[in-house]
Amino acid sequence: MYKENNLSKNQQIIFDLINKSSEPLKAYTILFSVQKKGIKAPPQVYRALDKLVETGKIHKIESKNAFVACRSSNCEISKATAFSICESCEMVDEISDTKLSKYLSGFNHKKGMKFKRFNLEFFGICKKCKKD
Amino acid sequence: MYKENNLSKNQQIIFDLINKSSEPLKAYTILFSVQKKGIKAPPQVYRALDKLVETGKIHKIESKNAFVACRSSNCEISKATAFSICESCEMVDEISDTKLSKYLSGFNHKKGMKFKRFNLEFFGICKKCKKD
DNA sequence: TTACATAGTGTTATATTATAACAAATTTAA
DNA sequence: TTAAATTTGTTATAATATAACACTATGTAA
Repeated sequence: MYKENNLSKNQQIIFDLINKSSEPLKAYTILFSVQKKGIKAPPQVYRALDKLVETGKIHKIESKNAFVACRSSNCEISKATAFSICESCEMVDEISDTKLSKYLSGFNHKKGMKFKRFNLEFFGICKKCKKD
Repeated sequence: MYKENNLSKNQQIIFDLINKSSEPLKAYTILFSVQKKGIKAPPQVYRALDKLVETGKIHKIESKNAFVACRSSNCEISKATAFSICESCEMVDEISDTKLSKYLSGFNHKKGMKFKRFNLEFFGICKKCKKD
């Protein structure tokens, strides 16, 4: 059963929910939504979320404690993530910009630390909200 | 009393603690540390933290829910922050790199959103930990 | 095929992080 | 000097996340 698409039952249920969503979902919102499917307790949700993050299927928006599906096809493992976040409507968009990604992946710390991962969150007001 | 340095009593106590610390401090660690100084409840800590973040005296490390003092002299308001984080020893260093800062401040989203703030967190193993 | 390791599930309880709401005191500015 | 804004103190509770344990399903290799 697992092999078909390499997600387990709970992982698939939770991934589908996040993937369909147009906005970041919080763990307890997810929990509430999947209770009819038999997922009843926080650890079941958090374990699935951890695995999905680990495999790059979803990303955590740290400033919001919420999760979005990965929209960047070449992002099997989340080692270079960037998002734009609207402070008015809360919309979150994954940024797939090769130049930005290359620039940051190649960034060298003055103190000699070698980075293997980064997460970048931009904040502003989105086009839609600006009109209103 | 407030005017001298524009921090209130609680804000000053909590800023001093964070400023002296060599590592990021969590809200409840702070609460425990300042109880002898009469700060007894979470809201007192969180209110001071909020204000200190707002004025750029400290920064929140989102991936750790912890706070560090601002080390970047020209950073009155935290609108462009970058940190390097060691995944082994948990050390956090603020990155003050003019080029990086300019590059990101000038970054334009394809979808036309104008950014007024960003936060970047790099992860890796620091020099010290690599030796061990 | 058995048996062993690895990954996933279900469950209860609890730890950790953060805010709501209200009354009182202090500071600032008109 | 009085009114507005900010800060404080306090109790209670909301929201986010993990520990620990018993059990089941799956993949692997003898």
